[in-house]
Amino acid sequence: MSVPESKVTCGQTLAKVPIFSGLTESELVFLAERAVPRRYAAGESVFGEGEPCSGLYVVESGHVRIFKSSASGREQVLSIDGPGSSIAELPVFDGGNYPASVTAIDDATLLFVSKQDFQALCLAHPQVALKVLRVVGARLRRLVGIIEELSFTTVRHRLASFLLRLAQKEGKRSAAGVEITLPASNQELAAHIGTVRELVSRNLSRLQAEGMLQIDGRTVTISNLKALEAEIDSPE
Amino acid sequence: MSVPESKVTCGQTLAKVPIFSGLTESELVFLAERAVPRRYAAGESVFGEGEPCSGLYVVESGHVRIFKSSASGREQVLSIDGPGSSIAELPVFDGGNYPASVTAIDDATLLFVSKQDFQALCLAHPQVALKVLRVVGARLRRLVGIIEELSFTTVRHRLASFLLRLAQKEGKRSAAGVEITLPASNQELAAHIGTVRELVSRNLSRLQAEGMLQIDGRTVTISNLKALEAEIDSPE
DNA sequence: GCCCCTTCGTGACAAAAGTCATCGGCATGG
DNA sequence: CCATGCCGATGACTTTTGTCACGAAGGGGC
Repeated sequence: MSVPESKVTCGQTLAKVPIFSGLTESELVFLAERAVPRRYAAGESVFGEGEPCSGLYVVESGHVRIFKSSASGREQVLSIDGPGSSIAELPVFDGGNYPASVTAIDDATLLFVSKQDFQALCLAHPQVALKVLRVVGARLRRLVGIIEELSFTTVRHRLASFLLRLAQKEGKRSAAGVEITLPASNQELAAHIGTVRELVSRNLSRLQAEGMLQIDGRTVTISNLKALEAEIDSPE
Repeated sequence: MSVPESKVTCGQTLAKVPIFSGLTESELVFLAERAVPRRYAAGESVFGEGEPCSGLYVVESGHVRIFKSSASGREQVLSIDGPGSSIAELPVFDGGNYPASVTAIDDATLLFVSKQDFQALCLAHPQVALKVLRVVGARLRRLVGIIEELSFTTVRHRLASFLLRLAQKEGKRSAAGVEITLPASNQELAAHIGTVRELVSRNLSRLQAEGMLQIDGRTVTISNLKALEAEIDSPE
């Protein structure tokens, strides 16, 4: 009996997912046989906030955006996740609905694992449950961080720290400073730091006027890193 | 060999903790022998944000307050937990430091379980890990709820929804409406809804002026429940 | 090239949030 | 009984945030 090719691909992907690392070959196959690959076009919804939770997803390729949206149309991004990340690990266990919405940012392939299969796996392999707890821990820290920023800081602060996080992660050193690429639109950036398009635009301009940045389309060069850093840890 | 009395008490407490429900008698004893009771006076710190995490706590009696504090002295309460709640379940697994601070609100007794003991327990009893995931799920939902409120709503909204939550939980019907008791001080209330003392005071007065409430010291009677409810789900 | 659509930047406002200072009540403790 | 200190209320003011409206820039698609 031969294993379909798509299942083999699943297996290879699964082995790279943090929460499944440590499983044996045969266990991965077991899981791969039960994981359903689903393809999403850029912008397509994976699930919406409030829908009943049927299982968890693992990102195989592409990126997803986890966010809340308000009645008035504003959005707050909670997390962006790429290959290897699992999403909705938690609602699987507490039986509630999905607490936030998820869409694909670019074309993406996700593996779907049903609640039942996953719970069975956790019971059979306690290490998996511990791994899940670990990634959930990271998620919780991020959420607490967002709360902290929203509760204590201004849009200006949040923008500065967003830029610095970007610089940390994917910044390239150039002659004039550290070069980073902004999210697709200011609207999107606003959803990350919990505000609206206009304030992002204004605050970016202001930081540039103050000589910390140099903006060129979606590319920003941080020319005065020190000043920008001073911005985030000084209350004034 | 006799079991010390304090250990027996621990065992009785532990049986009532959600994450430990389902353990057998002997397993509870095993855990009780390793749990260390610690007493805290009202206001005393249990641990501070950023401290390395050595284990988790279970609330035996009293209440604790989980919160973040800012450089400028403001605080944001993340959760209030009472008997039966476990706290800091998560940092135990991801190896990081405590993400927030915890103090006792009133005189309290907590049971401390070391990281090692707890991890061993989870490995030996996968159901425990699943239970942990469940309570953590609830915690995550609460955090996402806080983010949603901070990001999308005004102080007025947050105050209204705080009052309604209080009414839901501990409200007593009286002639004039639903009667609730506010937190000890406006400062404390402010920390719950992410603002400052003055705004709480002003907004409470305003709600009273508009006829929704009747304030008498720390007691509030919600005289127009409908209106207050309308406040929270209308964007205006 | 030309239209259509989106996004950006901005000015002008309006509303909300936060700061500062003051006053008055109330409890505590000498 | 008075002094002291904490807390609540409130007025005056500043800063921040958010809204609305508009014009300019750019990128497809036809």
